[in-house]
Amino acid sequence: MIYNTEEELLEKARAAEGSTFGDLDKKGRLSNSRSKGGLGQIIEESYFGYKVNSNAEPDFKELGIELKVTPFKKNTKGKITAKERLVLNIINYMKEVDYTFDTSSFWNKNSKLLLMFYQWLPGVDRSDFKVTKSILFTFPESDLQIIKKDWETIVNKVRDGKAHELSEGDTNYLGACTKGANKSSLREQPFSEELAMQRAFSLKQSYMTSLVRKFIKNEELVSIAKSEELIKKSFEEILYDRFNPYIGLTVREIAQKQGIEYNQKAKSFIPLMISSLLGIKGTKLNDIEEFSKANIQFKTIRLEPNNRPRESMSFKNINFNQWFTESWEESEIRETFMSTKFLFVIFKYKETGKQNSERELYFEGLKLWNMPMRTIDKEVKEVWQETKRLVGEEVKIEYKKRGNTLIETNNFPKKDFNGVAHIRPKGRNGKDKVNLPNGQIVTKQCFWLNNNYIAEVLDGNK
DNA sequence: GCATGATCATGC
DNA sequence: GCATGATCATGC
Repeated sequence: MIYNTEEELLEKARAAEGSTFGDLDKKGRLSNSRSKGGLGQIIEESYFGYKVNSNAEPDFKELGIELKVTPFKKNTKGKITAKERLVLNIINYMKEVDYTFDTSSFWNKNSKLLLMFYQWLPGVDRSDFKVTKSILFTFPESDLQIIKKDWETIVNKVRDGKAHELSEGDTNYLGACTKGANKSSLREQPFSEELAMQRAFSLKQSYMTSLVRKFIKNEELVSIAKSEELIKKSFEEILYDRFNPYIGLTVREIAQKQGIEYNQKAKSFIPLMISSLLGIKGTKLNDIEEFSKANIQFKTIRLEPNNRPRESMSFKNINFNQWFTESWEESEIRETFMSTKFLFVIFKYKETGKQNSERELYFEGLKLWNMPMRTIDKEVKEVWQETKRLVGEEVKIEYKKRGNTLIETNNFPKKDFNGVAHIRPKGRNGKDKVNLPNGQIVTKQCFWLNNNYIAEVLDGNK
């Protein structure tokens, strides 16, 4: 079947809305458990009737349209999110470096996408998943500007002979995700002897989430940069430009200039300050288009006069059962550091020896950062691995007197373990306990990035 | 001075 | 009620 116009193709795709994959699978691929193929292949072969291929051209090449079948799900709060990143074409490191964005393999194949969204449900047989929505998607101009920069970031890294150091967190919307069963999926690269993991261009999960929310729930985000501005500057430059005039001021002064109430204890102050300086006062940071699509999470850093944070940086509490059952490759912590870009909002105290509440806090600037792949797969993995080992075997828990209270000590990785991260308690009171896979009970624990490591990151060394 | 453990306060 | 960000307190 040849589709002569976009309308014809879209009509066919829309006719699938409401159908289950079982309904659409006329060749019985789903019922044959040995036939692996994804749901996308069933749609390609059985519904649109063309042979599955791995050509460089789009699936419907006369129309320049690439077909993608992609899942969404509901998160624990009941909101819909993309279930995964959208994996596009594999990057041929040897060839891609000779292209410009306009001649790139990414743009050649994926400039127009026919997206068919289906809802993934836990525990439900995949033949019962339903196609919810089919749309013809072209990139909005402002997204395209960011994606162009992303493509250049990826390709420049290959040009620098660093294909083996690529990481999804390097970029904003368009990522280079690993594609291949395991570490044996290695490929050659043009400017280094080192073999690199096979990777594919992909639209990040956070970007896909914005699409499902927009097209299925009609939810819109608030953007901070217009496409005309993005043609001249990168998103990062725009961000720094917005904040630079305030560097060196105290938070009190910034609050006054922006007409917002300064309350040291309010957890909402920093997000309010950020949205205010971005010109969209009061917008939740998760509703800022560029932050949400690129999965940018902010973290506050308070430096001491010696330019080192006194405190390490905490993340969410550890789910030990999850750590114990997951493999490293699929672990949540690895995924988090690979896919999250951090926006460090940096402040500094200029006095020492006083309580924080009595010290003036100065705005020092911003830093966008994502953890390098080598650190994720070495130091973070080491901490994860050692912790996993201990909670499976035995944690050495001791109770000691400190003043009048009994404190609980453990032998989880400490700050001197490898210089990057450590495990440390974080509870609300002495009763905040958690069960370990081995049956022991300990105070709730959290993953921390060492304050010294953060200081090195800020110095640009990591 | 710093590492480590404890716990407060806010906000959902 | 709980998770999280933030900060405090002790003792080596």
